[in-house]
Amino acid sequence: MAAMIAPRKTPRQSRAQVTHDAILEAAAHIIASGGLAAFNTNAVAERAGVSIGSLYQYFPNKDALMVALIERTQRQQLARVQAAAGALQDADLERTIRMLVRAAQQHHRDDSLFATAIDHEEARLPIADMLDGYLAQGGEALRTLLAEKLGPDKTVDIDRALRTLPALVRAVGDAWANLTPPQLDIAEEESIRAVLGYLLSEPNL
Amino acid sequence: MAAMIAPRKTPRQSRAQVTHDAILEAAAHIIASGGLAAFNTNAVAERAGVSIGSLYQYFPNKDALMVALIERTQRQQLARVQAAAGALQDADLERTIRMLVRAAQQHHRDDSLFATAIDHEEARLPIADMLDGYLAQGGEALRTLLAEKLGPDKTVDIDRALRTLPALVRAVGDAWANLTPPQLDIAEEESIRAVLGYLLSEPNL
DNA sequence: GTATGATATGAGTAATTACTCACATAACCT
DNA sequence: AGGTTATGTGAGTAATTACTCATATCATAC
Repeated sequence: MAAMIAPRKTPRQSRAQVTHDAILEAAAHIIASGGLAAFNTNAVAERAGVSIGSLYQYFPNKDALMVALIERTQRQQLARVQAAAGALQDADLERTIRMLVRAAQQHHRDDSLFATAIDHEEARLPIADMLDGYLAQGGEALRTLLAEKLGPDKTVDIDRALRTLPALVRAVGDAWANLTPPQLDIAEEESIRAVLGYLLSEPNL
Repeated sequence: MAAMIAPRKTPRQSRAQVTHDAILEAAAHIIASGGLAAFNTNAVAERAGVSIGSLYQYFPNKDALMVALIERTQRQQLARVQAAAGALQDADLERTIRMLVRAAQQHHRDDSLFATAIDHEEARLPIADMLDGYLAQGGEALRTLLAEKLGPDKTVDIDRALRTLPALVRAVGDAWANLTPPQLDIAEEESIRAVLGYLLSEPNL
């Protein structure tokens, strides 16, 4: 079933790096324009301008290519959130949440079809450890920030929030971005409302 | 691409109805146990105990079968929601939300693979109108309920809530239930906190 | 310069699978 | 009963596609 997923080899020469990058770029473009249905290895190789054999030099199978693409996307997402967090030292809670939600949903604005496809593949593939690693790194950037903005009389458990809220933001983003036409502004508003409501709710349960 | 999706013919004799139902039942079972990867028309026909030709008597192609399955699932879910709503006339808001959250997460846990697969296919197929129809019917069952529980000074747009909250509950439930070991109690608590926080949040944005 | 490993090629293979069609049987009519 | 329609059959076809491998070219170390 889920065969090997690790990369087959790492590029050592610069031309190999070019090939490797071109394959990932082609895969991203194909998924962005045609969805998962259009994503097959022959098409990726052709679009990348390399032979199918070259693709299999670097990725032992199709899922491994998908995993590499997911990892690249996670790195970009982490960088966006970290950058947003770094620029929010002096913002109030509302503005903080707004900026973070916007950063988190930026990939939907960039390309909704691609973002949704990646989300589904993340759920399908056995990569929970990798995803938890990126979640933890993102959490480190947010923990101090949230603790400061919420103050000492907070009612929320921040460790819980750091698992609940990313899932929440992603799902609400998906739900509104997958409409025709996509309602990205509503996605943002609804996410913000849900996050703030969650963070500030009274302990009445 | 997306060819015809309407049913090919409707069963007129009772034995035809039996065949028709057996095909849908087999498709559901195969997806529930093996996911979308195991879902192919030959396997469905074999499991249903009918010939592949019979399958294509009633469904012009694989997507049409998927659409019929989605519609059946939507009907079941709608009935469930309407029943739950009917039993909550005298409950307060917190209990109402708790019961609905519990029901939603229970259903998803009964058949996690199946629910995930159906979600994925709902997004892929051109059936937004059908889905909006069921969403609207389910919304009717909840709109009055929520309006009563929330009272006249509510700040939430119920139409938005009826799209945001199901996605939210499903995602938060998944995030905590898919850990090892699953944190089912936390999944429910966090979902309730998010929903109540969303519904009761001040209009401070 | 030449030996050695790294990189690239792409026709070909094997497996899967959606779907057809010529034919068979069962049910329904009058 | 005889005729007509509805239902059922399943071997076969055609298309797709993940992946291999024998071979060739390039880069680099010595």
